[in-house]
Amino acid sequence: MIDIAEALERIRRGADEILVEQELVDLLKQKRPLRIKAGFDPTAPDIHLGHTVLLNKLKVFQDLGHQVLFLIGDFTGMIGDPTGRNVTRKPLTREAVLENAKSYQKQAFKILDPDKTEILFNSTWLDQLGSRGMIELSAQYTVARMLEREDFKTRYRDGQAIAIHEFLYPLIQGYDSVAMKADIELGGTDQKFNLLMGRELQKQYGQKPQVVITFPLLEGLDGVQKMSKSLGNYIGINEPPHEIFGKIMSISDELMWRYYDLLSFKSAVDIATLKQSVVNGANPRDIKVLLAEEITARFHGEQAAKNAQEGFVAQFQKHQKPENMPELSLKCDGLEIPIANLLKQAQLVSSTSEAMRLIEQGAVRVDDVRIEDKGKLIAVDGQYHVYQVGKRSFARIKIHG
RNA sequence: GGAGGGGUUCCCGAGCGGUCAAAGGGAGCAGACUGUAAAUCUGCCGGCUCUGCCUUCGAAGGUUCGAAUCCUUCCCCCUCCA
Repeated sequence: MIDIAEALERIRRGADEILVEQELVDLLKQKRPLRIKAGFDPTAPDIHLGHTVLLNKLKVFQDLGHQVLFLIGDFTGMIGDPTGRNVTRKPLTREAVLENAKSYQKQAFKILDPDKTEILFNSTWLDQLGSRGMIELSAQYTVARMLEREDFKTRYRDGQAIAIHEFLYPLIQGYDSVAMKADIELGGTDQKFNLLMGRELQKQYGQKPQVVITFPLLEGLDGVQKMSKSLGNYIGINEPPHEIFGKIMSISDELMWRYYDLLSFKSAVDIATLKQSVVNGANPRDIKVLLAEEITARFHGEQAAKNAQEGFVAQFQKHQKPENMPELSLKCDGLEIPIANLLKQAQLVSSTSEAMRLIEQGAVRVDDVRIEDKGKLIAVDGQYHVYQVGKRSFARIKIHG
């Protein structure tokens, strides 16, 4: 095991808060594998870069010789974490939760070392808890203190619904720490209340309170809201290389530095050097390419990242058509078909109305020729033609009788 | 249990008998500009066999030539009192 100062340094990088830092030092001094808890709500089957901030840090702990407790909140998933929501979540079915959990776990091992990871399901102990246990647990905390949590407070003040079971969520998450005997728990800054609940309850149940380490939430592609699948502003780690690469290239320069800080494995010094080079006149685009390559390579390897970069340059800087575009052949009964219907059948647009709007706006091209007439009929000639909608959607389509 | 307020298109939110597919904002999409940047500007933003037609304003009925707007019942949410 490496010395404590260095370990601390690696843990601290990118973290928002460590509560309490001295306790962390004390734990590290014990020179034993610590139990590092991180909980995941199995609502989203796709792990995205936002999740990887935490996963990468868990990997750091593993590299330092500690044991990661990967908690899948299959029980809590049925409640739905109210954190950050302004409305009550719909509960998931048990089947859906389990299905999601499986895929979650598979993806997490792209980053984590399976040998140093223990997968746990909180239904294991929560199903055992029973009504009596649940009431005892609820008795540990008060409504007033529960309303200290910002989102509860806001919803209460604004007259929005808070279901009673939502109050149980933080309690249960805290109880997980008790059941797991966690030494340290990691989570996003939005989880701070819930994480601290773990400390509170561990004390109540006669355990040493866990150290809480929070991490900033990664903003999504819009640069404003946190990255999440439901907002559609995410980059999934399972996405194809050119998607990951392209999405990173589309973020703003400002957001790029945020991504560097939270996602890159480059040292703080190297990142500072890059920033300085931009100040000195380097094109931020080139710095963004480095980031896009690093992240793409992390999930798909060096070669794929290189290909993605070349494809990107060809398509968007040299305006060539992408090499791999979907190819399909559609059947049509008549001799011709209105272009709007064709685009809809090819799923390049979601409705014929949308197709017509896009045509009016000059977004549709066939074999590089812009279509002006929204009622244009396409001949059924059995030949492949390249259809383009906007800058990104391409398809090679053949229509036969 | 009582009194009151409210449910509108992806989200927030206006409309309160015809001129409403429904103001405004956000998100999204397209075009221009570009570094597929961001910002900005412009346009679009329910569906269709698209100068017209169809479906939509919590649900179901009703009044009316005509309803998101009025009435009835039901469902859901919130506030205050108990």
